[in-house]
Amino acid sequence: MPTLLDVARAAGVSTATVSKVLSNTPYFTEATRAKVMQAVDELGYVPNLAARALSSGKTHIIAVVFPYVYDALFTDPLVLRILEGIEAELTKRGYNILLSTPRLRESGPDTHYTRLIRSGYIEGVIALDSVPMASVLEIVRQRKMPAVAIGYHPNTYSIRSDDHQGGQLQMEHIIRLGHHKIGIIASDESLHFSIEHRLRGLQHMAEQHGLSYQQMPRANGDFSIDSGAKAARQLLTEHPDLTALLCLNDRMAMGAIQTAQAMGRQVPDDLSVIGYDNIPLSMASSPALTTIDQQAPELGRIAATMLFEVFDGKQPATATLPTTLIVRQSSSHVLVNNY
Amino acid sequence: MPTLLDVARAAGVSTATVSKVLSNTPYFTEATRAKVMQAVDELGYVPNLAARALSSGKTHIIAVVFPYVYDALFTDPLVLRILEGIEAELTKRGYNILLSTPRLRESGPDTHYTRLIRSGYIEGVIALDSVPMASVLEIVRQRKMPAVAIGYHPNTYSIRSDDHQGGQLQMEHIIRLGHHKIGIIASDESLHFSIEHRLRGLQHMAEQHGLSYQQMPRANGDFSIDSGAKAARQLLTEHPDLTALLCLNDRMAMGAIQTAQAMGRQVPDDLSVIGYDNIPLSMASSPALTTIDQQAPELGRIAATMLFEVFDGKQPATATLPTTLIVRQSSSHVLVNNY
DNA sequence: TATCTTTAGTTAAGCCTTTAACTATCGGCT
DNA sequence: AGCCGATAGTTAAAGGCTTAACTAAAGATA
Repeated sequence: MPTLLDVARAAGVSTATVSKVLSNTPYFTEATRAKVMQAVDELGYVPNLAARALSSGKTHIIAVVFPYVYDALFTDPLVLRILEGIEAELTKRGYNILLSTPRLRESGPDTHYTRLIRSGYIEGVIALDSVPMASVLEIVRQRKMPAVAIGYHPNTYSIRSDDHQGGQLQMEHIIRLGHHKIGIIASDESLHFSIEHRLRGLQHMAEQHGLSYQQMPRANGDFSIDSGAKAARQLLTEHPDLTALLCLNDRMAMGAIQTAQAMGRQVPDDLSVIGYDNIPLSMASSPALTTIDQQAPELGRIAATMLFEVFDGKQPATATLPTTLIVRQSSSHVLVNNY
Repeated sequence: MPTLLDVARAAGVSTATVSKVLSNTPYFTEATRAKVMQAVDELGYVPNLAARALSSGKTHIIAVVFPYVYDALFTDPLVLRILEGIEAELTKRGYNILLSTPRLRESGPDTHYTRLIRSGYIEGVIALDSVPMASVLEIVRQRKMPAVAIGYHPNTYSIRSDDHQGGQLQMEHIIRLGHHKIGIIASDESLHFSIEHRLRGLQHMAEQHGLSYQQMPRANGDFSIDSGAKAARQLLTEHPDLTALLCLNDRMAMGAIQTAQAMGRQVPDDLSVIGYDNIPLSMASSPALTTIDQQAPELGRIAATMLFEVFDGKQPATATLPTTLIVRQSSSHVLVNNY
């Protein structure tokens, strides 16, 4: 592999000149620039990133941190969509993605992760940070590294989807359809800030329409299909009069639909089911799932953009993306004879 | 951040000693080891990876390369499952994942990717390499970097799922159920080696049972749900007598089911649909999808294992993982009145 | 003409770790 | 006593890049 020195020799200049020309420093004649560039092309020179990192601290590597929660990480299509947005923006700017998936414990993230952060390899961090018990960004903050959280981290630049509004949209939609016997499939809100906000959104809208959120039966899952199925079975068994299930993610909703059908309920005729996330496959379930879109790729893209603003010394304001209701076939007006 | 020198001073030894103690070189007294380790702990020393990379070439970073094909990459849950397997193994060994998603052109992968490979940052490569037109591993091979392909690359260590067998399993299953009016939803086999092998598997098994593969109607999609839906509409319109659809991935199968239902066909009573991949959500479609499991996480895990064998100077043999048929509710015996 | 600026480029130090080559000590052996 | 091998640790170079500080020449100004 040719080095800066090789290029410098070939072009008949010093290494400093080559380095500066390559980083577009002013004060060079066109002639010198051309000489250098030609040498670079001829030798096929590519800068050694390790050397550059050591010397300048610029590694062009961003850690994208998706903590393990419930092991659901690699099973959640939403993660992939967020990653898509991040990738698009980072690649556009010539940055690389180092994917980190720390395991969380009460004592904090695992040491593999903390070592990575402190290794000098990472120029910035984008993290999914919505787990109250253990923040992956705490150590990043201590080191004063540029970072953006996707979620509800209080002390960092952050972006999030408007979970409260999303919850409201779910509830509003189902109430408009005439339902009032409504079950909720969620997860433990103490494990996930987003869930907490969505639930508050549900509550807010319910009470605004004179329904008691407290009395709505609820079962918790762990975001998986199976857990949604189980939760639905429990709710429909204990409360056979339910006409609607609001699920806080699509996979649980799909599990719920399956269970409902297995229990002899027609969806949406006997039971409306609403999901949350608008994962790509939600349109392919039968019936296609009514759900809340939270612009996952956009969330990632903007997080990346914000990180570059931080690089530039700016202080990007916390952003909140609106959600939208996607009406498909899994929800419909409550049947008259249910009244 | 403390450096080696700081640790050396604190322990009262040379930097060489610290470095060697940390990498477990022999010839040191317990006393020295202890002194060094204590200094490391007290200072919270973490080695600077950039410096280590520059000095020794060991970066502990593996590029995981998922080329963009059809833009389907970030929409394909299977990708995530493979990544899961890779991540598990790499993390276990203290390695990091640099996620690279090159765009392919006829001239080869984009320059951002080629620069990354030649940057000195990467210690090894694991790549999804199943696109005949442009191999992402060619440049890696030229540089003689350790690499493992997941797919059909001829010149590199590689692992793959037994696509031929998977095709056979699909066809065998549907024939056993009494079907002989069978449609195929695939994609352009010239764009994907796996598809080619699956189709050959279908053909092989069909002919073994005296059916003409050539006469089976076929439509191509691009792996997306929509394209599966379109393909199904086309096939069912042009060939209303079809009783089964073999789809070469789950998403197209789910699209096909939806279309079939919209066209008034009951699945599986009027039409059996079989998928391929066994993505997590295939169990949640209605009806749950009969499909072929290709052990995606295992594929990733073994690829990583093989890469470490290459690091150790071994020459791992090409591996082929068997597939299994997962029978769910989207396939059933052909109805008698269809004969 | 002498002085100051701007432009154009060079020199050399520094980033932190690894590792080849070297020194020094000590017990064991002839 | 003299030599050897094993043990324990040190010195210093190397790895490739960036950048502060410096030089030199050309142009502008008084």
